[in-house]
Amino acid sequence: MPQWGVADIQALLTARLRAAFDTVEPGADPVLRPSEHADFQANGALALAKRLGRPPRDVAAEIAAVADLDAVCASVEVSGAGFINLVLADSYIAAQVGLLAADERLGSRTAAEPARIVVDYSAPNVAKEMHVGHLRSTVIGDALCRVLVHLGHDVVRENHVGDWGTNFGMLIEHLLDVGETEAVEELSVGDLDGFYKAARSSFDNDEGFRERSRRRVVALQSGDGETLRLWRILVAESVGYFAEVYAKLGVLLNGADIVGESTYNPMLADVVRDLERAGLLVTSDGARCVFPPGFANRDGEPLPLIIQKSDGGFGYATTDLAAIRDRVGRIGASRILYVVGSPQAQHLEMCFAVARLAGWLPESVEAVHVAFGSVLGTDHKMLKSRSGATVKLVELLDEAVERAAAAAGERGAALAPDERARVAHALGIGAVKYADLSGDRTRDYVFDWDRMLAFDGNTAPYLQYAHARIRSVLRQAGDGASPAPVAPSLAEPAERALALALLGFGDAVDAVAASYAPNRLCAYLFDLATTFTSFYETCPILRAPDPERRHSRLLLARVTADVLATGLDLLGIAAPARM
RNA sequence: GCGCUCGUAGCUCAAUUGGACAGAGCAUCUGACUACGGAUCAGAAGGUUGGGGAUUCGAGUUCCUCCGAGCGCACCA
Repeated sequence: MPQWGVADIQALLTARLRAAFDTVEPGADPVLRPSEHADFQANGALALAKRLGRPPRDVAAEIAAVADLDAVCASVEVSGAGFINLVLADSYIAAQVGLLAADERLGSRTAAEPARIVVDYSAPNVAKEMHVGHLRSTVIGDALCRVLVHLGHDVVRENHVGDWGTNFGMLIEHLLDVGETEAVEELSVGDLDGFYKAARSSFDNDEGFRERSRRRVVALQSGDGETLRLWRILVAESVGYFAEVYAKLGVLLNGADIVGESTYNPMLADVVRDLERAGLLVTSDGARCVFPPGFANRDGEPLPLIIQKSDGGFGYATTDLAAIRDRVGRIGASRILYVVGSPQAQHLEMCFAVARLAGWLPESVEAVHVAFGSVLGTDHKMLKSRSGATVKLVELLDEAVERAAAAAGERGAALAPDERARVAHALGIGAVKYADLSGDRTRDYVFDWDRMLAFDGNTAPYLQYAHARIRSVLRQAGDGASPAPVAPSLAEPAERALALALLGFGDAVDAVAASYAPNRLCAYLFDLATTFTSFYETCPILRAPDPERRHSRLLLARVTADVLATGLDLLGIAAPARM
């Protein structure tokens, strides 16, 4: 444990307690947890006592007596059934906060073993509107990328854009029918849905169109030059449109991250060939399939992953397998995250299973489905617009900004118009993102404008407001805006509570990375903000009783603002200094 | 039918992965204002964690079984 820098307090306490446990039974786990009854509690004595056939409180007392915690804890007591309650010494907390204040990382650690991690997220489709499903993938994936990068991992973002497949026959023919310039015009203003639906309609109602589309698919797949040129027009227009949405959303994704399905086209034949050689390929009803063990269809028969359709074409499973090979082989990923909706769970499991069978996904490489639930309307059904159509993502984002501007009302009247606009954008987009990130991602969540834009409760605007208010105090403090790091005074309970909360930032960031759960950071930030406002009510900062305390409280305020801003940034949410 | 996910306060969500009396926020009710930004704070009330059973010192969490919801189940991605 280095003497400089902020300590990993949980790790430190665990190590000290482990040594004490070893005197009773070597190898026993202290099971340290934050506690409502003290600062931390160790539950390990209960399990140990059970194993030893001794009274739990006796075992706990024996451990507490020998634990080397004098420098860190003010009290170590046995409580309840046999819990060991730890209360940190104020002097220790103060010293740690002093170190935290001087630490650029605010106490967040770097990963012990940095890894190359591919994160597959967003994945919109060419010539198709982005909707709320893409919102979730984009927002969650982006937050995870930011956190993993912060922890020192080598993150490779990949946007698996749907830019290939049988649909493109129909889309290209529709492009020709409309006329190139007219089509570009339509797509460049973002009317992807109108374009797609018109193509679909022709396909469904016009036999001649249908036949042209089929021939066009063949031409596309065989690399016909003119067809490819037309295809590129569709891709370019759509990608330009995606970039606008990403800019509006404020995510890291850019053109360099786009690795569309078409990228893997040249690799598909190899996938078939190598599966064939490995003896995994079976022909069933004319289609070439792999039957990974453990999957059954509705009749209880083995469920195939279709590698090559009976018409010779490839489906998305083949592309996904090629992508796995590419990510492991060329990129050298040791972990691949798929930020994809829960309904795809079985498909991804099957792809992973086949890739393992084929040896393309070695045991050393982890493939994780970072699944998420659906976005529901207040009626608890899949979110739809008034007309019953899917909600366009851009319209949703624009509405968020408009509503935020309306909610801000006259409060931002002192700000210049362009700054007001930036604040409304930060509030609106932040609210949408935070609503998406603050719950358990695996569950469906209800999309409710009033709730997410409220300045009360666990929302982005509440956190952004708390941050802006602190910055305001710091500005008024003049040169106290960046107080020199010292060990703060913790005489008031609210000061101590705030200091302790600040020391939890590193754990919160680690928790996000450990289970790909951004809501853990949201919960931490909300708790920090409420702890701060309690402090703010009871402890005057600018009018503190003496200069030392004024300095100390300014420091606590400054560090709180920094943690809030850094935490929100890791979630991809802006924290304006004034609003 | 099989599989996956889920069911927590009136509403929206937590619960550090098996730990103490299940926590917040809305909404409701009580208090506190010339306020370092009230876009606030303090407090009250609100629960048989869908029902039942099992495992153990200890279960919202694990297992079984019902009830209910959503999604998936071979040539769309």
